[in-house]
Amino acid sequence: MNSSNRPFSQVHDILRKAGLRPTRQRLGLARLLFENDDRHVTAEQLHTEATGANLRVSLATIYNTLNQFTGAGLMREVVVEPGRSYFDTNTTDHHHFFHEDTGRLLDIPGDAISVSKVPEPPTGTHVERVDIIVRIRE
Amino acid sequence: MNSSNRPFSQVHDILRKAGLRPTRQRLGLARLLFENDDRHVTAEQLHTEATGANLRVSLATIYNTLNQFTGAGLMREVVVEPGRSYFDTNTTDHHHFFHEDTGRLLDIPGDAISVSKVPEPPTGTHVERVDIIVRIRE
DNA sequence: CAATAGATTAGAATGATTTTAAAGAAGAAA
DNA sequence: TTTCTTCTTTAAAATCATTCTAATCTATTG
Repeated sequence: MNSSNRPFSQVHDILRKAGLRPTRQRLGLARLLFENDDRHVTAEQLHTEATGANLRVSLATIYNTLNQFTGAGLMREVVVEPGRSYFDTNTTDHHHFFHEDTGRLLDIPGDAISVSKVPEPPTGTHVERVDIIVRIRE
Repeated sequence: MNSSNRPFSQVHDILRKAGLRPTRQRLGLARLLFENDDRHVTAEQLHTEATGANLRVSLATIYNTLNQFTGAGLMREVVVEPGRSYFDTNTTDHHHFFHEDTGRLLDIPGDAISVSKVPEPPTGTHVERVDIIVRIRE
């Protein structure tokens, strides 16, 4: 039993647990995303990267996959500027630096920043998540 | 000297100070935006509102104007979801509740929430602004 | 292997925003 | 006021990211 019989068993497992069929495209994208830690990508970036890694995937599939991964809790969407979506492989409690000149996103560990006095949400609502973006420039 | 000789002198003043010619469109939009306090609008919403108030303005002008007002520091852009921009007439230090079901934005007074331990930005950069979005649901 | 449910794709469609180029209005000068 | 110049507005086209469509393909199950 050589390695080709258990290809990329870790990401394979991740997909199985998320209830997603381990297709060639999803396996390839999952490897790019989850075999390195803490990545921030746009759909376009991931598409370029996949193409460069000899993985043939359409942009539509990149979008489908990023949305499925996000829906399954494997990634988080970070909204920093209108008209572009970033997806983050770090799903633990943390926040972001956003470099306004370069468009780059950097993690701020959860314990390196925190909110005090989170106000009561309006009646009938509950807090889903608190997002902090620290906008930086040169 | 009746009021028609000094039409809307307050917004007229705001525009003059911002270095923007007080055109009919800009005066009308400024009245809608600044004569009521703390407003959150999208371009489309403002366009509908202007039209309803008998102000003939194209959507392109709404976009131009919102961007000029923001550039002049009269408004702030708040990014809460990819693909839609909100503009906020409150430029003082404060943060937001974002109702994910309705898309509505609510102010959180600056002193009702605050960050502790803002981390050092990467070398060569400085903090431009800290945005906190408290995402709520029903 | 065959059937089927789900996935991928190219290309069209959508929606928000920006650009273009032409016509219109404001400020300055005479 | 008249003219000149500069800035604005506009409709329409263009752009950009993203989603949809409908046809083709593939993973899974029997």
